[in-house]
Amino acid sequence: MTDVLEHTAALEQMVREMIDAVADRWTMLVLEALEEHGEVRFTRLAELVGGVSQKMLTKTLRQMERDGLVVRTVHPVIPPHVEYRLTDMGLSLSEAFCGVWQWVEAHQERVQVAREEFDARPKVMVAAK
Amino acid sequence: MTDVLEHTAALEQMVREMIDAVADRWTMLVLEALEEHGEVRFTRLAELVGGVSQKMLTKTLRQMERDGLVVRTVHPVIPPHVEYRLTDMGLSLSEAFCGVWQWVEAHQERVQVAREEFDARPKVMVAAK
DNA sequence: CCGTATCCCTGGCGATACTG
DNA sequence: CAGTATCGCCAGGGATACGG
Repeated sequence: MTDVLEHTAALEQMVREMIDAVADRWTMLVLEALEEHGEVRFTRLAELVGGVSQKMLTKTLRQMERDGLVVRTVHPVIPPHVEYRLTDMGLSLSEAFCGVWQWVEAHQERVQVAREEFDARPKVMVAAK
Repeated sequence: MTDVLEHTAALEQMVREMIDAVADRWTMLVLEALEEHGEVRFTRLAELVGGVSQKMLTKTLRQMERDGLVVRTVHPVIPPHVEYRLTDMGLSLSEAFCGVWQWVEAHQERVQVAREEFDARPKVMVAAK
């Protein structure tokens, strides 16, 4: 019973970690780019993602590699040639995110409307009457 | 044609915004908590989410309200009584995230293994013969 | 109880320069 | 080309105190 509690606590902990790792902005975009383009080189990936600094792209890719989401293949030539691709696990995560991407596409207009309505709302001003 | 290009650019822009808003750590956890518990008061929500500061919870809820994901109901009594619940749109987003949650649960162990293997990997040390 | 306002500080991130 | 290393900023977010 304590085991069960500890297990769920550990799971909860792990879930938090995974959320932080995986719901990261750059991670999602890299996942998307790699799913769409297959095996891609570093610089090309930076173009595909767009607006990412070298530093953040490197950091993101290292983390994803560590988590088993991408494989990094180094061809020891000059100039260096490094390719990234999704693992099966990375691919499955990208598919899991598919629903979120679809949601965003399907609802972006409604969200925009909701924002405008919210911003146009009177600032409470309860004093009335 | 220019229209199409501009539209996709605007969409791309919106998608980035939505990703930033929606893939946020606290947003995901609030979404989860509200889906599971229905209509919930502020303090109770803080407990359910766990580890969130008042400031961040307020900020997250305001953003979600602005985006049309939650409705905020104020009962003007003393002491104040404020309840939050998902809108239909919020509920549909939470369902879209369902796949991600399932992925995390299903793969957390494999990720942990991947991390251990990665961390145990020799730090290149290419010099070896 | 449910916030808003203020202080404060860490660390995320970009920019730049350098290496294999 | 694909990184690592270093510097420096400033915004995110915690802690605290106060208000309706």
